[in-house]
Amino acid sequence: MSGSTRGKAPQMAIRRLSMYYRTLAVLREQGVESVSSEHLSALTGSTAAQVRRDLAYFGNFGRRGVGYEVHSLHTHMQDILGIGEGWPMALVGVGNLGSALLAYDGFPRQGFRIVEAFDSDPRRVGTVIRDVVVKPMDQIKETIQSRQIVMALLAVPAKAAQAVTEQLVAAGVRCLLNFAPVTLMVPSHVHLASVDLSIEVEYLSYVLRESVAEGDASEAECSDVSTVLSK
Amino acid sequence: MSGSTRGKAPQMAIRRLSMYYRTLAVLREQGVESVSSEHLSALTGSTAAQVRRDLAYFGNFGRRGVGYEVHSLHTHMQDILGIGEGWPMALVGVGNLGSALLAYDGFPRQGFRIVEAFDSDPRRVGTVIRDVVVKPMDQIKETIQSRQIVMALLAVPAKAAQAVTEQLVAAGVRCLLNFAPVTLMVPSHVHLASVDLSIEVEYLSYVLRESVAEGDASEAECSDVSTVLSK
DNA sequence: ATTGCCACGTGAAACATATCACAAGCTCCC
DNA sequence: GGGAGCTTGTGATATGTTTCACGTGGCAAT
Repeated sequence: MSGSTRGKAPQMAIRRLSMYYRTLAVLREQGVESVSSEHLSALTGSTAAQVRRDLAYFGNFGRRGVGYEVHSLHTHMQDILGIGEGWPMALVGVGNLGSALLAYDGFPRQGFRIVEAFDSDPRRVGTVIRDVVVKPMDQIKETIQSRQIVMALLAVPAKAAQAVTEQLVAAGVRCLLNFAPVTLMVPSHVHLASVDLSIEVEYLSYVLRESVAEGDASEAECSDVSTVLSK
Repeated sequence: MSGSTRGKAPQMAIRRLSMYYRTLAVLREQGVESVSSEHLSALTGSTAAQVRRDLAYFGNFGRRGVGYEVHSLHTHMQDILGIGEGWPMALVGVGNLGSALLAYDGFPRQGFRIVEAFDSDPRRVGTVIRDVVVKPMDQIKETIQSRQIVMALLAVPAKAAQAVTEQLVAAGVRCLLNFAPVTLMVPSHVHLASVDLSIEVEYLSYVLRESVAEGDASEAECSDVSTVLSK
């Protein structure tokens, strides 16, 4: 019902929703009951207009003259983002990074859990980390299909990434979060996001170099808050 | 000399440069001497026009009718991105993630090295990981100033992140790569990039939910390659 | 009731980015 | 030397996103 600006939300808007969601959780814990777009923007490094626009992509959650009701908005964000579906995740690659991902408590706290882990190294297979038994690669397909896993985290070396991706896709995975520094090719029905440390560091290296070169003293037109999300 | 489209390059263009840089390294190893925008775009999941535009922000590196000389372009990318400056980095927070970052061989391979590490946990202080001695937090300022460190990686719990950020900024750090799931506030002369696992997973959760809801079978308008960099 | 104030929701304008399409330049070959 | 064929670099165009500015609805107090 209602109007609600029903254009598709920009990808960045969705990422910002995550930030709003997280911030709302904090406000809720603090016992805050109402929040304005102005307030929320200050907490997330966005602008008030942007907060209103982002939220308006999905519905009319606020009350004019008042603001947004924290608890209700938090619940709405949760529904929109699909948190609470409790998608089970698989991890491939239990090296340093993979182990850190298994131990990362941000996932369970947000309702996501790594329920299966795989590695090609026989020395790691069979080990247990955080209640998850590391299985060999050749059990990927069977396990993922029988447990209906649709999301996978890829923490394998760059050279193995594409081959493993194809295994995962063949097993029926629909979403991939890739940590290997390569460009993965996936069929169009599979969704892909990448966390690429080299890119981030090189980006910083670039802006650093640039800001050192051009007027080190005077320049004040830098990033203000979260370079990644704004603009 | 020359024209070279001298508008400022979009932030995303710079991130794509990193991908080109990496891809060129592979081509160079393979002994490939020349590459076209078409070829490079296929390898990075971009488009030929975009590759040309991205490169044109920084100079005229190609030769018409021929393409780009791999070795020379690779070197140019390296200069532009400031790789080879060999910026030394500091790491704060040597938990699971921090340890993985210390061990991550992508950094040294790209010319970045973590040369100092800090942690607030007395049990970790003094331990040595990959030739780096973990120091206590109260040595941050002194160490960073004396070693002239300008880049720092932040792998501390969310609650501590803002306070540590302020210590690092006070110590003279100019660039921060934040892994904590919070919005950090930094002065405008400090550059910030964030790697936020919750955001990535929640984004995937959103698109998954969306694609499951809207015509699970027919839809073919999804992400193709690297959702993060394209568009 | 009426008045004053507040904050959302949103059309329209401004801005940023990506794509298109082609002229210009290079190489090879006749 | 000139033409064919290729690929860059770049105006112009299209698309997408953010910002602005204001109408609308809601609350509180008089």
